[in-house]
Amino acid sequence: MSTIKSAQELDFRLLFEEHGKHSTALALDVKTPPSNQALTEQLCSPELQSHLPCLPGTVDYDHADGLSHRPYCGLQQNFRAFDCPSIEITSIAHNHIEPGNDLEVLPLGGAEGGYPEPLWTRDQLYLPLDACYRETALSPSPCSSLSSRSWMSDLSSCESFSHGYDDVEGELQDPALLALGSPGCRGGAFGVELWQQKYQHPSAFNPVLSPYQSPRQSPCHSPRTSVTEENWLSCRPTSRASSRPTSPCGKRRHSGAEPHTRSPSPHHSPSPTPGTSPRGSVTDDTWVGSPATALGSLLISGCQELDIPSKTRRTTSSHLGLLIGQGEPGLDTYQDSPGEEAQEKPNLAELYLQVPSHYSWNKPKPGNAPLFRGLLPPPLDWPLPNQYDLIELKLEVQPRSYHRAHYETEGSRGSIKATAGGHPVVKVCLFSSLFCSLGFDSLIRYHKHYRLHYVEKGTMNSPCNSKVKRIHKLLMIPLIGNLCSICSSIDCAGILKLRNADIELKKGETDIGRKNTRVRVVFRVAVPQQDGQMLWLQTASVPVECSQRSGQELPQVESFSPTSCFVDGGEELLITGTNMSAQPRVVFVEKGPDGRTQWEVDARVLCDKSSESRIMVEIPPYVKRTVSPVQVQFYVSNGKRRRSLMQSFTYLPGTRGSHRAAPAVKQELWGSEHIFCPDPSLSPSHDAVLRPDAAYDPCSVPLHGLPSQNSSHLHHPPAFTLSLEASLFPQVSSAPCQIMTAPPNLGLMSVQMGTIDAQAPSPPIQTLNLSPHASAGGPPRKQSESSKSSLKSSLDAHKEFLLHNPGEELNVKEEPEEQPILGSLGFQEITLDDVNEIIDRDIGALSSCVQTDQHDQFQQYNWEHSSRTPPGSFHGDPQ
DNA sequence: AAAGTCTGTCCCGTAGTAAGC
DNA sequence: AGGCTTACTACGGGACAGACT
Repeated sequence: MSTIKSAQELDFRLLFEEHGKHSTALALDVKTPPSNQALTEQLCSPELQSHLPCLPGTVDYDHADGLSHRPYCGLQQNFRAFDCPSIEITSIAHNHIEPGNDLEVLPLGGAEGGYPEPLWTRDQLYLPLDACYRETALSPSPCSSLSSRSWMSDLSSCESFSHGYDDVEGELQDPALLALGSPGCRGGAFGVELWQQKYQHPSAFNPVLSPYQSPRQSPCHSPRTSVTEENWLSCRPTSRASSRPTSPCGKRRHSGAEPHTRSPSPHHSPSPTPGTSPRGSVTDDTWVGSPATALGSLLISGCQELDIPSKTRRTTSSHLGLLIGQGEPGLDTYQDSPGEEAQEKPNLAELYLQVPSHYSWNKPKPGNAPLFRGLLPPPLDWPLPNQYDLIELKLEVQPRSYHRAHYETEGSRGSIKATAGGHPVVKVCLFSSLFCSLGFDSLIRYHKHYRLHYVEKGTMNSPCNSKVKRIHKLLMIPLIGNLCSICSSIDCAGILKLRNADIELKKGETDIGRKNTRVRVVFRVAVPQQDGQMLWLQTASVPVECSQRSGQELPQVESFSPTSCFVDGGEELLITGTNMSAQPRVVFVEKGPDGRTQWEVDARVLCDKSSESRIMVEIPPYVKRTVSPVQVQFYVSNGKRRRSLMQSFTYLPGTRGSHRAAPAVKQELWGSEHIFCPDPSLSPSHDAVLRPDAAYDPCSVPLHGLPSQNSSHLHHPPAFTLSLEASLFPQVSSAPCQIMTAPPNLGLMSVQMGTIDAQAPSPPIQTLNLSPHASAGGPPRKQSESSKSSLKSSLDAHKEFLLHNPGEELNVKEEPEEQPILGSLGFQEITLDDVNEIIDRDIGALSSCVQTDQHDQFQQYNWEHSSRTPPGSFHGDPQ
């Protein structure tokens, strides 16, 4: 079992994750960890919370600057690699992140405490701070709106030092870039100063204090006193700003507002750039061609060599950088955003050096525990469980299934909302930093066409999320709270849509943006361990439809009840949601292992009981006789090829009246929400399935894993938990299970029992290495109070069922040997329906994998779906 | 080639905030 | 110091023209 680092160290870890990469050196003594209680008090202290992110008075600017140059020169021996930006920059891009248990640790000096001289490997290129890094990179992309560059607003907080990267490597390298004096950093001390100013006294932060211009001089003339994207950008030296076309200011303007910036044609970019892109945004020939950037000419030449159709010009030179990078995926992802311009140094060679050439999404995935040496975050597409040992990350409140993304040329459309108002809520039992990013539907990898966007708003007054770090596509949200659990309302995350042409232009790019409009929000949490490793947990949200039209027109199933019935059907199924047409169709389907439809039937819609927001149908009888529960799916169609996401429905063996619904263990993973929950006892879907009569509360939320502390089933007998765990994860049954008793102050953790012996080199718990996409799915729901309250009883029923039917839960659905993978599909032919099917199939297959008790298959699935690299290779070099 | 669909962009109203009076 | 006005923004919904299927 991995032990949790002492509270104080956690505290400081938090600080350093948040600040160390900002070249801030915190003179804190963490050698004497206080008690948990003390720490909790500390953390709960408003004073501390208000100062944690910045630690006024603790910053040593000299050292900060030093950090910028010397990645391992932490003042404190306790500073670890994660605190040192440089470490991260070398890590991610080259996939040298290794599971800490059985892989050789790369010479990352700070990983084990102390900061010896870094041993740079070929893949770990330490780039000293150099003024050249701050040249053109500082200038924002002329095509990227302020929205898309909103992360740059955080330059003021120095967190935007990371603006130079957009994709996984970049995100992961953020701290490194910071340390490297990335363009945004502009020399550690200054960046730190700004950052400190803003976060020490956010409300009082006055960018005028900076040596640069006042935000009031921003081209956008923001009235805000706080440093926003606009005013921060305006703070750049004019020399740099002039090197590139002026940003169009991005935001939509009212009529007459700055008419000079309005393009004569509605399709002309509001940007004042001389470009005449038919789509309006600054194009390569207007942007990349800027003589002010040495890289620009390089990019131009590269563009010319590749004979890029002018029609599909990209908005940023970074894309050209991709092309120059021979289309290597790693490079691709690395330079995926305007922000990557920060890394487009005048020296192309340096660009090559900085950007790993072999990074790829298609890399092996680890099958080990989510423990990593050092503090380097694993790649986003690295399969991670949402819980490990006593720690769990869960999305307590799912985002709304529809959030219209904004384009670069638009202003922000706000942050992602929750269905019932508010914002998604992420809960972790231990705190550290929280990464938030976008995934590609059920496949957790960066979405090429969407990007997280930091929404700076005044509503972030939660003590847990009052500080937000945006690292391009990543939002890094410090979590502050007690050790029991931390809820953070994610009200700072918007979604930015990148132009399809920009993405599709990339060499080797296979993802098409057309009709590819769904994303998942992926959350990660890093929990420092006592042994210096970092435990990374990850979970994902339900799919979020980002397109305007689809989001408005697609039927959205918010809830339905019941979630199961007997095979003879006949019961009434109430489906509630939105965009239900007057004459909807509800189609039940059963898909085979190959994803093909094996059974499909229209349910009879009871029109007299249906309305625009609800549909009552008569559940059709299942076509086949079965002795075990059968998982099928249904969707709602309102015609015009508009249909909802697949909803899982379970046919129970038997007929109505013959016997009462028997709980079916295997169905947990087939829950209507497609959510894989490591512990079935903690899954609301489990409850739903076990209780066919349980009405779905539209406000219910699919919990990813553990219920809240308020749940009534927090303390089940360990034996029961073991039983459940064995049923769900028989692959761990071969290893000794250990009942973990959580510390009294870790209420949330106490429900997580049945973990494995941490001494095991390859903890059986690793079988929980759910692909992150397994932990999310289905429509957004909230767990109703009734559901919560009934969960215990249903679990008891489950327990009883297990006791009387020990073999039942092992009766799992046949596992498809090979799941169709998205990458193998013809994207050019993909339709929205296809996407739906893919999603459904993907999730379903995952659940099936888990149920099959065949770890190999599950791993195979993971690899096929995320890396398509043969299993077993994860022990080797992920490259 | 035509029709429908989708994408990217713009328009506009509302609410909120800060500065100025 | 507090209230009012003004100016500006973010946010959100709608719509359009061109591209695409």
